[in-house]
Amino acid sequence: MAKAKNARLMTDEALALVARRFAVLSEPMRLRLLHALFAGEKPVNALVEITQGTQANVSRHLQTLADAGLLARRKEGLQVFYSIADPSIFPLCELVCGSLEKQHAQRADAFARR
Amino acid sequence: MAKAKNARLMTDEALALVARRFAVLSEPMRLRLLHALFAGEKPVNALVEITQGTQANVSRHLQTLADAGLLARRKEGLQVFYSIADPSIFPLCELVCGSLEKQHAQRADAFARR
DNA sequence: ACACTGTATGCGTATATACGCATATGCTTG
DNA sequence: CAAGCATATGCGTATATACGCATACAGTGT
Repeated sequence: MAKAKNARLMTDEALALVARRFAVLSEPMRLRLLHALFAGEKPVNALVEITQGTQANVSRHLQTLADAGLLARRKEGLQVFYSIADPSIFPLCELVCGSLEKQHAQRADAFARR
Repeated sequence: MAKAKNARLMTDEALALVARRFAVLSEPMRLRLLHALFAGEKPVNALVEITQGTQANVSRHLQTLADAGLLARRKEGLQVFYSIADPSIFPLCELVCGSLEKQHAQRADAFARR
């Protein structure tokens, strides 16, 4: 474990990597793809159907996700199967969803003030 | 707890909100600001100094973070103090950093193959 | 009221990137 | 090797947004 524990100084490079990871997750279409893959490995054509996107666009987003190390690629004949490669995605999404739900609840309360 | 547990169908609106949350975290300067605030509440001028950014730019990024509900604002005389308002940021960053470290380690291994 | 300090904002520019369209590449089968 | 299907890529355009500069706004002290 190199310099892991020490979260003190964040180098510009490390900061850029973290920012990049978040940027990859900042597109609805890519979130849709990840969500579809939560259920398990799927070929591109299935993802195109599920997400209702164009084949070209889906392919590009899948590349982006794979480049980021979030997805794994497996070729089988004509098809290419993608699957979640980075399990940290699950708790990550749960955290964000939970935070947003709480935010929403608080806003609702602010109006419901009796 | 409303419809929390059921992560099944993600509406376009929910997806957009999650994407937005990630987008807010996808700028190095904003991550720098969050990181600086991990130690506790700070006024804008302190953050300008720490991050070495221009006052205008820092102010704008702080607004973005506050708008997203991640930061809280507190005015005291001339100064405005910002602080972390959403504690989910901490585990979120830890998750991403941990994932990236693991990725880095794996890449290193791929080369060090004996 | 004036000057001064800390913070926010309007505007222009540069850069990134999502998407659509057409086309290329790769693999399989006749 | 020709045809056909699944996937990837080149290119142009539209949109978003980060940044710098100047300036506005707000609160404090003289």
